[in-house]
Amino acid sequence: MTQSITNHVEQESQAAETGRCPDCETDTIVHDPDRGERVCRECGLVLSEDPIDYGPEWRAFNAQEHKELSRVGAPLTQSMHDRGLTTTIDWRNRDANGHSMSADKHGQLHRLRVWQERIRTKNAGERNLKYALSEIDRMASALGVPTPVKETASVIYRQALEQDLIRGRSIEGVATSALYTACRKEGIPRSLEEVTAVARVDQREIGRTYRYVADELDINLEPTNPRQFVPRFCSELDVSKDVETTAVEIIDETTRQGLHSGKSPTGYAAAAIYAAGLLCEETVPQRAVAETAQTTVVTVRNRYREQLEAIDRSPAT
DNA sequence: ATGGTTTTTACTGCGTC
DNA sequence: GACGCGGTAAAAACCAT
Repeated sequence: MTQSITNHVEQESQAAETGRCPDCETDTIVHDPDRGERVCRECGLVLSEDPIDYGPEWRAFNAQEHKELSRVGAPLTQSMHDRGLTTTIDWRNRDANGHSMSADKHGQLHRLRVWQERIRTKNAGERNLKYALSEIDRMASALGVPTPVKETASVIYRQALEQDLIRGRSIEGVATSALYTACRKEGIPRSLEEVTAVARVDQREIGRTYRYVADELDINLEPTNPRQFVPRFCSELDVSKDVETTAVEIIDETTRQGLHSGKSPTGYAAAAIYAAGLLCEETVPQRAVAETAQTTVVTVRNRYREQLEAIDRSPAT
């Protein structure tokens, strides 16, 4: 047990030096100093988060600058309904010096806490937002997407709320489609099916709401590139690195010819992985790729035949 | 609402282990 | 016989008009 943990940590620290993702094995680690995270752009694996910054917040060269730059308070976050800005009253019945208090002070503090919470979430809009953001948080965790996606989803939801797009639609529906949009926007796509699996509303509503919100907020996203699914599917299928790179090559080459337009990206990615398996002489059953991509063997067959024809390479015999 | 395209469902035949 | 693969037809889903 201890051994496996140690290995895992070693693996991660090694990745920190090379910039290589230990999960999907691509050189796509990006560092986001604002969020204090290192994330793989391909598969969304978070390698490290919230490191402690031991240095000064900013460099200041004289007293004046120091005064201007210093500040207090927690960093802002979009994923709390008040951006983490309001006062929170500690639940411990201790004073600033850590001493316990008298009984009537206890009661006073309790009442303060209750009212603070009431004020914090005083109107319907804020309760609405609070609920939506907790839903986004829950689903994002279930999908295993990194914090930046959560923040983006929160921003989208706020915009939708501001423009009064929620009216007549369910909070869950809008929250879910915000998350779906955020995943695509951040280049860590999750299929509508995958999002639906962790959502409390059905796929039709998510799709419908997504289109509506994206349209109203002028969010114009390119159709998802199938190659973005490859690393994740490959690691789920446990295929060799060769197959993965070949699959990406197939996708790049065939999409350049425009073969992918109008086709479902997940099915397309699945087919490319299967085709890559043939070319690398590594057996990857159609059934397996279809299942992980949440599509059918028929779709895999149709796509992969087109792809192989397009790149004009038949499987090695 | 309608028509065109894609995906899914369901069924079948073939070869291999 | 189970399994993987291929093909097909019809139904369902999707999208633009």
